Amino acid sequence: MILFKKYFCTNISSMTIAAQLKSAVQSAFGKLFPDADLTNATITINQTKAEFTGDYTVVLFPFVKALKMKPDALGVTIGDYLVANTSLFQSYTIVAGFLNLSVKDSCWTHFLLNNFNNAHFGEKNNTDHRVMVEYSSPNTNKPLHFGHLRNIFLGAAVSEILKANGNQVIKANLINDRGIHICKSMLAWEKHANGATPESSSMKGDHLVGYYYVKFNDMLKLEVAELMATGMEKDKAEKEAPVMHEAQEMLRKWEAGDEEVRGLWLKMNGWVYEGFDKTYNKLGITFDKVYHESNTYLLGKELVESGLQKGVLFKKENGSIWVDLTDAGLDEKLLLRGDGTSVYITQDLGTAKLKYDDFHLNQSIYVIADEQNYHMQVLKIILGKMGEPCADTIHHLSYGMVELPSGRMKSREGTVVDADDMADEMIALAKEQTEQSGKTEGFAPGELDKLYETIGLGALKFYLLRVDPKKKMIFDPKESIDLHGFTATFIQYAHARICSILRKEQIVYMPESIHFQSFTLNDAILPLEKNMIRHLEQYPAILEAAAKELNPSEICNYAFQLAQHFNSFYSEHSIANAENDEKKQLRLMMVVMTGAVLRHSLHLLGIKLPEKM
RNA sequence: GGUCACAUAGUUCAAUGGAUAGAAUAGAAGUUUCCUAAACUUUAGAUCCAGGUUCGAUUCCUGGUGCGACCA
Repeated sequence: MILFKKYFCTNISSMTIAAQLKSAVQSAFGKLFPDADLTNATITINQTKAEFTGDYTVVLFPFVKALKMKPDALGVTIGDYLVANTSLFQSYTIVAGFLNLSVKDSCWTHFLLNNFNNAHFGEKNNTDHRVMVEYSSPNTNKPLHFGHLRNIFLGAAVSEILKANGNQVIKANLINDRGIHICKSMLAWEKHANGATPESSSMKGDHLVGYYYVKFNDMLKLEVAELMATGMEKDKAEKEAPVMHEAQEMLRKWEAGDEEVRGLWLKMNGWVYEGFDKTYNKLGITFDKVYHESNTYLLGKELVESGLQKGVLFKKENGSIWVDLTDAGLDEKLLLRGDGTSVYITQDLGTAKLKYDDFHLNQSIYVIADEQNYHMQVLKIILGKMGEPCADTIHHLSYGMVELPSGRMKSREGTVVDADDMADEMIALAKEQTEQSGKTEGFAPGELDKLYETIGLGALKFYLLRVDPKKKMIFDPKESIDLHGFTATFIQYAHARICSILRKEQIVYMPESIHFQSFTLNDAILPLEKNMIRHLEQYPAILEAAAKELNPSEICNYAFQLAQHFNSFYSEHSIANAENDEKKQLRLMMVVMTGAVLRHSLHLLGIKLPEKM
């Protein structure tokens, strides 16, 4: 068994090499050209393209004009300075205005020795910055669908990414448990279910309630057709249909606290929550705080009243209350109807204030689809007008909707992809592929089921997180989700190989006992080794960028590329039978750290990594 | 009608204003006496159109086309 030693090196800072390079270039300019005005020139550091020699590249063009030097001459000046005045670089080349710097091998080995067994590599120290991330936010009239999954995985991943960057994160769910749509499923259940329960029908509670929501729409469709046959316009028929009146009556009773309606509401919502909990559990999703709109929907009214007092809002002749947003380039927006009933945004005003007061938030992130961009913009502006401090904390994490090749998912057309079905299908696919490739040896039956879940749900989460949240994405159910290529499976497989190597070398992850010993490598670091180490070195920067942009897809890209580098390296070089002991130790460190970073990054995405697959 | 997004290989996605626009998948051709071939290697294939700013534009600006969302 090989003992890893930790090298203690005081003159290598904890900054990444790219960051050290940047500040070194900055001071180089200061020393070499003290009189030049470089305020308009920014220093750009890139990883050197594979076809050129070097590790990191300084772009010289931005300084050429201000310094009145040719790019090549400037490159020599800066390059010489950096080699002479830092301990980072062994050489440089200049190609067409780009200064390509080669980092010393000793820097890479120092980096590995200092970090390879750090399970928290890339994380930042905790601060008291308090961030709430609201996600999922379902209605209790139907089960979760594929679109919700993007929302849920995004919210959970963003929460973890923010935590890793030192934020205090409160994961929140706001359940829309009241309103006319909830009454619709209640009404249909009352009329057609004959008292059916999840137990009696063997249906998951949310699915049962969702079934009656669809049923309501069927009833409505029939009645509308009848009314239209008498010559009524479609729009009017939809308002005048008897079931619609009944649903509205039910809502009035609910608001009046009618015992019977409230009882049915409690019963059916209870079924839905049981169903949601099963789904959340399976997906590994948790919340620190759950808000219910039935508790918060009245809060907004008080805010609106006080806004009226302050003169921020105005009342129309029919008694309705509005806000004038024309100065913000928008129009007037209704906040309270003439009959005193609230609209969507009224409750959101109240909830925003409640969240802020509950947790003294520095930031309040809403994970909501981009169809609500306008709504969220308005919400923030109104709170600002009212002088509510929570206004400044609100940030809408707007994501594109998941569409089918045929367009939007529509419940009326039955094209909605159900979340539970999707998860089950992915797990079944994982099972099928595992069995097909004959990789079921050496597992207990229970272990195999866990493995299928890890692979299937991992694939699902990765698939939804790998795209930039801002962009809408297209999902083709017919093609289903692949387990090859840019997938969680690819990364899981690389990790399983790493575990296998370490098992054979009898190495336990993350030994607690740390010794100090210098490490010298006589052989040069090979290109495929370099690719891995350099990529590992960039993890902290990626983690920071993902938090700044609230963009988990950056983590997906990073982890996939790391696994790619590992696989290429693995097929070309042996770890167990390395050329000599030093190489073996170097490669084991690389492999241990790669495993750790893969686990860390996929943990942020809520994806598990099997040790065998 | 108004506002806002988006448009990149056959397909799904990348690319703080920087080098010959990267991956994956589908296509073509290879790799297993050796740490897991769910892998690796090679190959072919794309910036919606027209202007502008810039040493340099997929990226920024203007106009157009297309698709979508929201608002009335």
